Amino acid sequence: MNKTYEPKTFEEKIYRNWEEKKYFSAKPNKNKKPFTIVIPPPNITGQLHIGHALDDTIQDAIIRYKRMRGYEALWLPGTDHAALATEVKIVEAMAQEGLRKETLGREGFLERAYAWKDKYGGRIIEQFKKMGFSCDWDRLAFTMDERCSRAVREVFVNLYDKGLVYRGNRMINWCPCCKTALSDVEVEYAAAHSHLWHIKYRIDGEDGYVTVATTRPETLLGDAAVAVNPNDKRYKHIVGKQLLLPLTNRKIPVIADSYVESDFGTGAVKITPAHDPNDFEVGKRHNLPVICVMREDGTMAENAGAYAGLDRFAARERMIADLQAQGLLAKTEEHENNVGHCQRCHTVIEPMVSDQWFVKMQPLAEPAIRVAKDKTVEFIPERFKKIYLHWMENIRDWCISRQLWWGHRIPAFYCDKCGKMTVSKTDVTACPHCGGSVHQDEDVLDTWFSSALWPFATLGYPDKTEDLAYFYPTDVLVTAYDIIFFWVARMIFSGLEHMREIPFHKVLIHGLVRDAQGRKMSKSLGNGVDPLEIIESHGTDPLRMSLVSGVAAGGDIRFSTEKLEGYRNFMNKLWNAARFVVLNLENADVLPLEKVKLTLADKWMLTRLDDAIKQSVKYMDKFEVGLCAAALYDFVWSDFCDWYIELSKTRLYSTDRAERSHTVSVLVYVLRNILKLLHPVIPFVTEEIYGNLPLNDAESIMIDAYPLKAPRYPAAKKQTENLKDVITRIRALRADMKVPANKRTALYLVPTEGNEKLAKDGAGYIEKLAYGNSIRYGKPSGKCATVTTPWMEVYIPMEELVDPSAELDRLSKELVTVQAELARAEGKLGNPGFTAKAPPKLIEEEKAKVEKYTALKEKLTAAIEEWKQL
RNA sequence: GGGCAAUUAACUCAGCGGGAGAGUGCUACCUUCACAUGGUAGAAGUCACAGGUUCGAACCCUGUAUUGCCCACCA
Repeated sequence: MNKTYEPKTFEEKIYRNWEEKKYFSAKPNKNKKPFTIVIPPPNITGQLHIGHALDDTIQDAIIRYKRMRGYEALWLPGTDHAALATEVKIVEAMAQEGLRKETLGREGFLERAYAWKDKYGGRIIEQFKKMGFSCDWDRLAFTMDERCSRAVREVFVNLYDKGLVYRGNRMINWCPCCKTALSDVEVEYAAAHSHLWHIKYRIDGEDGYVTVATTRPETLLGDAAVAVNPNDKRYKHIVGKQLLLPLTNRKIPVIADSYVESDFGTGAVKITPAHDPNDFEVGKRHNLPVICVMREDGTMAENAGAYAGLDRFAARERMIADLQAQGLLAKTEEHENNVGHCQRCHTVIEPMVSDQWFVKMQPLAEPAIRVAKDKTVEFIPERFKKIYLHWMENIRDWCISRQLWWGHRIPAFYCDKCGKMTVSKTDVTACPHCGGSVHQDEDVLDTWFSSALWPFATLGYPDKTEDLAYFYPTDVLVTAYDIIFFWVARMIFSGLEHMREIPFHKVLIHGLVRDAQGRKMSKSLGNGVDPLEIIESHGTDPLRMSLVSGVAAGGDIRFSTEKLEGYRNFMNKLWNAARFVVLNLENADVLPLEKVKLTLADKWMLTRLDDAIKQSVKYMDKFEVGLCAAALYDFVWSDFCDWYIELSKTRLYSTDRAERSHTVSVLVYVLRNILKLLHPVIPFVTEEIYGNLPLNDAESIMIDAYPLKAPRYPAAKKQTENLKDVITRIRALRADMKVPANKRTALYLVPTEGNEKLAKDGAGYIEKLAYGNSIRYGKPSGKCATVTTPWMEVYIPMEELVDPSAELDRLSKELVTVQAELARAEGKLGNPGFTAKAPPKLIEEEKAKVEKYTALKEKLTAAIEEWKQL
């Protein structure tokens, strides 16, 4: 083995081997229980980023754990066509070549899109492999492949037939830059500094006017009325009268509607049904015309007269100036409001009335609410359930049509002759009503419409496949909290509607990866980290562990170079511990554990191993990968490396081959189990080391069994803990006395009653780990430094030490500590409330402490007296 | 405007009714035959604040403050 951990020398080789051996593949198997995860399919737009690295490391750890626990573990991979996101990218790339969508036409564009998919869809898969992910690649799916497309059609038509998909002319969110409709969740709101412009609307045939406050003067030409609250006394007299719309003098009525709040602005609101969702509703109630004054690219339309052709924001400024010039601008107030932006291009969204396709949500939401409430689907952590429920309970119909080319084309066909529409699972060539020629709807579906079907479409739906029967519902869905609405919620109601079953039992939610200062990683800040660069510089396992370790479910994680280096160091530590074991395989015979003659230290180690196993299983069963990793980090570094390896050296350096063999056997056993426990999180280094060990049960660690227990020796564990305490105290004394770390001294042991055997059995350990050059028994004459413990006293002759004058000081300090402890325990026992109500076990513990500290106090006092007299 | 979370050592975070923990950083000593990507020992916290429940509170309850996130049609 190399002297240091060098991941580059083995990661690729190992992954190739796993793939060749088909370890990742899963098939229905009656003799095993299934465990299924479907991957959140990455968009084909980009490459592996730190968010994927986190999300999929958690999944890989879970799936590897379950595989080792004997489940038929399927991790189903795939990619998402990401309709809008991808189209935006392709259009951008084309612009570089001076090309536009329209020049290529739909066919030409789609050709390019598929080429893009082949190029980038493949790239991200290769990058996932570098991460070590154990997906069943033979099942690689794509949201627009044949299987998913069939599922989409099936679902769309079924919903349509039930009246749950419909086409309607309604207010939607329009992105003037992407030139498509968006769903509500694709709009991101941001606070903006704006103004509240107070504009005077003259009353027709009278002298007066009504002042209207608005944040959107550019829509003024689309006004259909001015509304006031029916109870507003200020305006009662003008309700029903006509106003002259500024800049055009078109006549509009004053109407009364309770939607208006009297105490905001002027209490009079301009109603623009074509450009505001609320106004649209008001307009419907009052039968107002919908006057659209904007084109789909956000410029003003022909009916905007002098402003036609101007961009909406330019028009706003021009109109404000014109109103001011005409004396119709009463006031301009500073105003803060929320403005919606396109999730993809961040352009300000324009509410528009348009013909679009919708999913009727109410009937679908009901069962989806129920399964969350009764925990058929369980959110981890539970608080995310509230967020989900709140959304589901206030759900609005989902706009699913997009004015794009890249995506699932809506399977609706319109007759050119009779005009009737046919919605069909298969392509329609002639109108079923009149036989006339037909043309298909130009629009495609929201990308999330197909993602919503992911857990069952990928397993064969609508066919009743063996896969579906075996692997569905899936077990756990792992994702960040930012796509609960986009995806998680939609999978739940889709699964319930189309499969009549939930898509997964549990939803494990994690946070986002942030930089060292806690900021979201973003291109504009330039604080993003590229997982590929990290793999290159530090290796995959350190990346995986630093993303996951120590993070409890639901929390954001901070990523920093320091953290990364910390875990790289851990790999090195593990590597060298293994190297130590492997180097000692020479001149020893490795035996199965049953044949080993165990020492005190061996028994302690095995018991600690059992503790670690139990804890790991507990955490992994709860999907707490991060806490599991952190606990193992501690266990490996402190218990195994710092203590056990050092303790084992006492016997390992014996000249007796049998002794060495026994020790090496325990080392190998413990190390192998450690590797297995760690493998789900850090698969590469554990596999590489595993390959160097004798007596393995499997040809690869990833198909070996996860440990469930190790032998326990509670008495030996306790005794070793006592020895560790003695050793630590001797070391502390040496440090206090300024003994150089490399100076060894004689150590005299005087065991307390009943601890004679411990002193004898532990002598070797104490000598080795407490820097002794010899162990003797009994108290030596002359001045000594003393370590007092409940199990033994240890004397070091003063002449062996550098700074004898410090000893009295040290003893006195220790006495103070012991007295404080004693007072504490006695205080507790002196409290009648405590002795009356505390559990008996606790009282016993406190009593034992009193006894222990009293004895120590006496010994220390005696030692101090003696010291003074010498 | 509503909701959720966080507030613990200089920093990043565990702990969530019975004596304040880890990693990093810091200090001192040590190149000891797995590892200096290391070892040993240390210093370092009125567990945000104020009340309450309890024999006992970082932990439970009630408020307050600060920060962050989500949701919401006040033009």
